[in-house]
Amino acid sequence: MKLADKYAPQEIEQKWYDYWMKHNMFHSEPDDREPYTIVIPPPNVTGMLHMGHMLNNTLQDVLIRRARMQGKNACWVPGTDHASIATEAKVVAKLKAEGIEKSDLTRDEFLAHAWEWKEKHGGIILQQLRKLGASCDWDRTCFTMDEARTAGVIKVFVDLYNKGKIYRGVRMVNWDPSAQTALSDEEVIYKESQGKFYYLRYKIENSDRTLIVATTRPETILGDSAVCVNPNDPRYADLPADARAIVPLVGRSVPIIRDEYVDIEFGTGALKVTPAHDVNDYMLGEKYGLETIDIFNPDGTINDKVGLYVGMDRFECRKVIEGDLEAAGLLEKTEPYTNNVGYSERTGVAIEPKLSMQWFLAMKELAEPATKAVADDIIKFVPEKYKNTYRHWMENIKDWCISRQLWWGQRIPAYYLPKGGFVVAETAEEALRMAIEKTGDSSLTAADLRQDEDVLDTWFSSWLWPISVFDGIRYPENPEIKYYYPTHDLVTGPDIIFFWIARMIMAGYEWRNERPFRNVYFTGIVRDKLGRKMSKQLGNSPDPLDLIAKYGADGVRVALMLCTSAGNDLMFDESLCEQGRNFCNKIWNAYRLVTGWEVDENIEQSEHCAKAVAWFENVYRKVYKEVEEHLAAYRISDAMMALYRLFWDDFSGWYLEMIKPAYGSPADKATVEATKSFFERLVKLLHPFMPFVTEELWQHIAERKEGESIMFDLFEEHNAVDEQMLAEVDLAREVVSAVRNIRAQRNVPNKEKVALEVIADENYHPAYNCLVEKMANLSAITEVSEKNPTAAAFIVKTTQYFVPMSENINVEEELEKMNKELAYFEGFLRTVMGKLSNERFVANAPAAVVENEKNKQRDAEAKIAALKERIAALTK
RNA sequence: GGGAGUUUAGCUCAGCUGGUUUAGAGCAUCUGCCUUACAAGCAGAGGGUCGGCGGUUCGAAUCCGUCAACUCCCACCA
Repeated sequence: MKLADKYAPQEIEQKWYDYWMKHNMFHSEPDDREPYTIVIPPPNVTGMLHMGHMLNNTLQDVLIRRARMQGKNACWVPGTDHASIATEAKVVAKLKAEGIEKSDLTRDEFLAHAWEWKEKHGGIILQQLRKLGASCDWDRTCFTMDEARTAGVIKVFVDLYNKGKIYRGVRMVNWDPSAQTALSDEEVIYKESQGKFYYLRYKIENSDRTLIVATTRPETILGDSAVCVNPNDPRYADLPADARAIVPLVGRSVPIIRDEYVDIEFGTGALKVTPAHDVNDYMLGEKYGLETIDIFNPDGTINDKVGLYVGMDRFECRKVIEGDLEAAGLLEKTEPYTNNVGYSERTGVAIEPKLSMQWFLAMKELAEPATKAVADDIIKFVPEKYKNTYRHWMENIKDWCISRQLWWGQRIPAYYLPKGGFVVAETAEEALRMAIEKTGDSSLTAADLRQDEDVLDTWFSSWLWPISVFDGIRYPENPEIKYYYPTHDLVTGPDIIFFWIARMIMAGYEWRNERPFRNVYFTGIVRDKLGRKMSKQLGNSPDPLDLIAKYGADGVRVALMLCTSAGNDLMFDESLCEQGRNFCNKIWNAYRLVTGWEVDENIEQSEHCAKAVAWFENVYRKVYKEVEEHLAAYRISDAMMALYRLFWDDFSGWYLEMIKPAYGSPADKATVEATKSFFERLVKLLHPFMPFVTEELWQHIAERKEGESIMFDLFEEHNAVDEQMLAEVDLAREVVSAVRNIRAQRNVPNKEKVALEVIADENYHPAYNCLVEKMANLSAITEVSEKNPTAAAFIVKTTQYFVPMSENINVEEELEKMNKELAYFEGFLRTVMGKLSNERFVANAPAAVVENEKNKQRDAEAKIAALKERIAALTK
């Protein structure tokens, strides 16, 4: 059959993906093979595929396909995350655009809209992953808010509550005024921001004195309930113990308290205390029993507590209050000031510290086994540097605020009783039963109970993911969880080490008493070639689907695999995709060559073909082993590069050229069979990286039955490598390169045969002369005993070679080259001799090292002698 | 403020516990080739005082110290 001379990925990719799906080849069921499991880091259900996903999922696919070809029962579970805040924000925005306010809707109405949105946009990203070739078990697709996962979350909440680990209380939390919900500490991103430092005058009651207080947030004076100075500050030492200050504009009289918390050096040494709106002030408030005056509405506008600026937005208020303070002569001065402000990870607005009633999960005990698991490498981090980050966070872990004032998510299963108190239960029926038992009031009905309005943090469902995808929360003894858990490799970014990885580990030990995965491979961030993070705003992020359309999925995968290294950011450049595409094309064309040969069963295999086959067999074995070592150590790009060079240089550049029959001549059967076998073994090694082109060619290379796939063609065992042969052929290859170099320098056409003379020595291996003759296009290799003074000469290791030239050689150029080479080797010899003449080196260095240096000396001396003779001959 | 990491050819990176390394790869560059698989190709070549300084050692890109630049994480003195 005739194959196109350029690889056209589009239809081939669709064809094979459909084929894999049709035969349900990605699906896994428990059996007696060893399992190999990966759970996907679930992307946001309404998300779109970006380069980070491409990298992450290509890595997972490489690992899962490799495991499958190692004969393991490979199972890659896909799914999506309901992404509580992000999705709710999108739905709210969409409704707003339609003129509907969230506040106009009931909870059920809103959720109906949200589910509709999810059905419409949800899971697009999973469809996109198919274009990449991801071999996920789609039958197992999960959603963090589907029935099974939700039931698991509720069960876990009740379990933790019953264990006394979940509590409810009023605490200072990170409040997102846009989403109007509390956030966990991890969802707050601190950024430097330009602001002002305002120096405010507080009059001291019953005195002419004023106190200057510096603040970045003048609007919070509305909530001031004290001023605090350091007791050791001489500037305030004379103030009476019961001195009070008047809050500017507000006119409230507040105590001046003394606490060493205040830094004497900072600002004016006087601090305004606003317990409702600052974490540290809250602490002071608790300590001194100060009044807590919350001045904000949930949306960040000023409430009517004080009666000033009512309804005004917090930032607007800051501006207005500055003017008012100024006008009242209460503003001493302002200075430009850069400070760190927390922003909501999801909505991007500045976080407001706010006191509110929330649900918390006590983390300390949960953290213990999880901390140990990573410290002891029971769970391995790749690269290891993240162990530190993890340990530090775990050792300083704080309780997790798990409630969110949102609707899209799992509703907290706490039910309030009509006369106070609450019960926690998996179902409303159970809650009612418990309520009756608790109150002794058997007249209670379901309608009397009020379920908590809040939902749970999204991560409260994703932390169960490795268990919940196998329904192991609800049914801990089910055969699937027992077979697939723990999973093997987790591939994810270091940015969610606390959000997700740490919590999954805790959940794993809490509910399975077992690690959730054995290894965590951390990807880096995909940056553009200027090192900037790819983002929509910058417009520097290519659309992965466009790249796939342009270069083919295999090409893009190769591009990503070439530049990834664990834990390091990668500088992605579209030109890498070209390289990937070119590699696909190279493989494709190599196949065209091999398949195009006419086979003559009557020809004997030539010596050079037999030698080439034997040689490449060893090259293959060696590189196969190296690739395995790279992959086992998660050096994915090294493995990719080793395969790239194996195929491009050794196989295409050397082996195929060695055995290529002369134009129009047939090839012998043995060589063609061997070559096809090599080809098949090569595409198998490449398959995890480049699934499509390798499947296509694997299907061509031999008769395959419907339902067969390269995916299940198992890797071979490793075989011994003849290093001696490889070394000898390497010398032969150097001879070839040297002859080609002479051709290039002297413009001797490749077609024109040249002769080669050699002075035989121990580094000359005539066994491979047949290969040298073919590759260098030589008429013959002749052993001589005398140097040929008029020939172009070169030295490989210690062996001298001569290429007799019809024209006179350029003596000047030749000498210059020889002298340069001589200088190099003389310098080299000097460093070697420096070592060898050093008694302490000879005495202290290991024998092998000394022996090695002696070898270097011998070779260098032989080379120098040869060069000198050559130079002498030329200058004669 | 605390911690981690990075710094090797024009670019992206190898170089694992110091010794065939007066340093390798891929890409890019330059030169010559439309050679009958592939110009998305072939052959050849050039290119680095391994961030600076100091130390340990017989020997340092590799270990230690220090300085510099960049990146990230944690904390959050208003």
